[in-house]
Amino acid sequence: MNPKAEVILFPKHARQPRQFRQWLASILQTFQEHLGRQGLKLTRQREEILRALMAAERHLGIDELYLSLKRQDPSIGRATIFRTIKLLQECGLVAEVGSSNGRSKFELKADRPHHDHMICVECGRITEFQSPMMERFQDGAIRRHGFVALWHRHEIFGRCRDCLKRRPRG
Amino acid sequence: MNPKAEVILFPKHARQPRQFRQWLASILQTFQEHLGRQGLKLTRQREEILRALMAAERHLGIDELYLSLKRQDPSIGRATIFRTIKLLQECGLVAEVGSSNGRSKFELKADRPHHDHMICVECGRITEFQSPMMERFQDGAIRRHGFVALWHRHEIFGRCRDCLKRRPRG
DNA sequence: CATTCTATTGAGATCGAGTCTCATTATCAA
DNA sequence: TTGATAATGAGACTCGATCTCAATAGAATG
Ligand SMILES: [Mn+2]
Ligand SMILES: [Mn+2]
Ligand SMILES: [Zn+2]
Ligand SMILES: [Zn+2]
Repeated sequence: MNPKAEVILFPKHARQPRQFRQWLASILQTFQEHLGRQGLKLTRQREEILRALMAAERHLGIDELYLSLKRQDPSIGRATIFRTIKLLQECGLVAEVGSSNGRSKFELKADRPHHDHMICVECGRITEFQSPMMERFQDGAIRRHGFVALWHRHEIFGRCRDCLKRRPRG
Repeated sequence: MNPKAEVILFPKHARQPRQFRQWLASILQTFQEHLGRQGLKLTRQREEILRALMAAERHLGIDELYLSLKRQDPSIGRATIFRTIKLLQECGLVAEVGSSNGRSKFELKADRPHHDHMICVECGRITEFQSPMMERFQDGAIRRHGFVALWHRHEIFGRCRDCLKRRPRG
């Protein structure tokens, strides 16, 4: 089970330092506004975690984030990662992507189009996809039931193209 | 947070003893075939758990199932519930419905049409819905990506009609 | 800049759903 | 009935996630 993830929608411009700094500033401001609204503070650790998520080009698990951040800040604690991820989810800046095993992964949601995920149960690859028509009919169902949606989770589990090519029958 | 669940698709005929016995026999046969195929055995406990799921008119958590079964069989163990639920999922007879907190619920899938779920984050109510068009576009996306789907999880979290009526703004 | 009031942090304890171990018991085919 | 093998239940265990708490850091104020 190779934890590599295919990503088709992560912003390419984030690789260029100048644009990245600009992007970071704008996202940080959004975060800080949400924090301020609740009397919370922007700390070095919270900024580091947000920056790591923005620089990532794939979906990250808590432990990947922790180990990666620990290299440049050996004192950082796992509890802070959990706490900050939860804050970022409440802000709408980050979303959770469940995997078939119990370990969730996370992705930056800000400035990225809405999409859902196909998760390969064999190699763990996460394929992002968009289907505007699907979303439209989903919205119709929600309206028919008098429901007000806050978020949704639409994950398809199966075998990816490459795993099928490698071993046509599972 | 009231754990009551609105159910719109659970089979009504299951309430009539004669039809229920007939239905049980057919489902038990399916289960036994799957067990036999893997050299496993049909036990009293496995039958009790299956019967409880068939008689249920809502989505059940492990603990609800455990406490309910314990009344007529005080010796039954939690581990057996977990093991049997997993077997029934492998057989395709039972499906998991995730909730917003960490406790999954389960439902019988056999002889019921495919549907997805809206989950109220305020009262916990689970509303079942169907959208054939949504499924059709989902299948299109799956095919476009050369993926082979084994199962999917499509859950919409938000506020239900009744909670909205009670307190229009969250 | 120093002060002061809070919020935040990291280490480690704790929680809890789910899994595993193992001695005992049940299933089922012969 | 017997025997090979699978299943069970109690409780230990796993491990991701949360909580506790004493020490620290943010930021508002003057
Ligand atoms: Mn994604
Ligand atoms: Mn259902
Ligand atoms: Zn794969
Ligand atoms: Zn509700």
